[in-house]
Amino acid sequence: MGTTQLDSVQEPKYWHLKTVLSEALDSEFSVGEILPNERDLAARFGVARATLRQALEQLELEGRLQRRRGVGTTVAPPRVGVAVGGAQHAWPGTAGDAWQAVDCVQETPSAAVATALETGADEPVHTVRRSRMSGGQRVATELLHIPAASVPGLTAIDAPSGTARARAVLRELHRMDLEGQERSVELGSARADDARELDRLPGSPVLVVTTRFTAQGRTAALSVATYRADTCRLTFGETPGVEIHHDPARRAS
Amino acid sequence: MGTTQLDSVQEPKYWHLKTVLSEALDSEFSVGEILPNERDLAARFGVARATLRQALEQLELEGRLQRRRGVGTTVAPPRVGVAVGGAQHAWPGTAGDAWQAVDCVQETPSAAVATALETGADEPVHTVRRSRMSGGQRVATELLHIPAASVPGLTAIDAPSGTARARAVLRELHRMDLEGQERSVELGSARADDARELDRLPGSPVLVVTTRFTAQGRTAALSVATYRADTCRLTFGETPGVEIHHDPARRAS
DNA sequence: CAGTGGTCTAGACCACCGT
DNA sequence: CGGTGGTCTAGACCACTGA
Repeated sequence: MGTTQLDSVQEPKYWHLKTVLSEALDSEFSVGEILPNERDLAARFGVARATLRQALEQLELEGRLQRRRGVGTTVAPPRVGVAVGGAQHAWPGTAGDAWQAVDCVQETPSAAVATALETGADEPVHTVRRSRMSGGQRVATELLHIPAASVPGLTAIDAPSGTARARAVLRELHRMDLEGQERSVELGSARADDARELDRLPGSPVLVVTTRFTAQGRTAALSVATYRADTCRLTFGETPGVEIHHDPARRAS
Repeated sequence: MGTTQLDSVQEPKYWHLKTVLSEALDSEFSVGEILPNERDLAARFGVARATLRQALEQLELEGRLQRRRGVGTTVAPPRVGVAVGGAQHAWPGTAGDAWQAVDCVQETPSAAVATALETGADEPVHTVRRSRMSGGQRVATELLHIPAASVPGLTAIDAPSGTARARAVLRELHRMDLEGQERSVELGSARADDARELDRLPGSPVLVVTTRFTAQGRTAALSVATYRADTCRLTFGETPGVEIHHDPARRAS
């Protein structure tokens, strides 16, 4: 007795812990500050380390914390809003579209890509790899699949490989008339290569943005972009976007 | 020597396990089928139950599995594409917008809502609660915050509370001229009430779609919609959307 | 090198579901 | 009621970082 609320409602420990930590982050820590290590924190709250970690994982998922092996746990800055271009009609690689071409390979598509591309499994596909920076940090990687039929003017001499090749492919793609694009967003977990590039561990939660570009009634290109879910807020439309995060400082004035 | 690849790269067990399970799901299981229980599976793979669970959690996050306490683990159907209306310009609650009003309360806004609404902390706000079904399943809940100034014609007599009240608020809102809307998507974890409504556990990963509606140069309404991240693929634009998921059957023909 | 977070184990108990 | 997934523990070892 004595507590303001009946506390036999069986709230899991890690959930309560998360709430307590969340409030502490609002009131007693500032962005970039490092927290005590997991063993100390667990001891301080009288729980096993695994239980504490469950709470930390949630907070990291919500973009409140950042953890790095060998370093420690720090308070994360608010999420960055990254524009994903809602209704804008432009080919990828148009001047100043925030993406940076990395390289390009020609390959036979995987089954999933071939299906989405509505092309035969035997038709070769150029795959351009790009990455996107924001606030000095890499926030997304992209695989841009372009069937050879979309870039008929491309010659092998243009550029054999590397970023020059990637730019040549994009330049050729721009010769087509873009008719429209469809876009979808879903939750995924980072593949090993994406994780490395995004400075995350494999399996980290990511937002996968899939865009299909159509021209001449066919699918001219397919973009699969992988954004860090912990640090990114995807915004649609031309504007920078709404900003509403967790609710700090609800303490009575 | 002997192996095609240097396998001392130290791949975590749960990661390898996830891959193995993923391939098994593609080849040996069909949608809706129930898997052996966690203790059996762990024993079969020679790992601790916690390790197996780490793999299952990932697969559930990716929408491949569905787990329910007291029941078991089943193979999930492919994610449903839910339209989030990319560039469409229409007020929430317009005929046939897939949402179903639940109830409505009038309250003083939280600090976060008041800020996003660009209104004083003292101005009352109507909060309409809605939910969205898809494929016979509830896939999203929404809190729609509408400052009293946006619905000046609303009378207390219209409907005191409940879904009738919610519809009255929406009807009044439609009298304004919608100028534009901004939208953003980010990863979150389900609050306790949302989780209950979405038939998930608290803290489950969700996609939070925040939309700001503007009219007469002000923010006329703010929608915060919470979608199940495991079962939903958000699509933008008028079309049903691209469908590209994991890459089954890459085994050599 | 010492300290951090990441992985893993082998148990235990609990909340929930259907029968 | 038995069986399921969810929570929790107290340890151990590993991979990585920075001094």
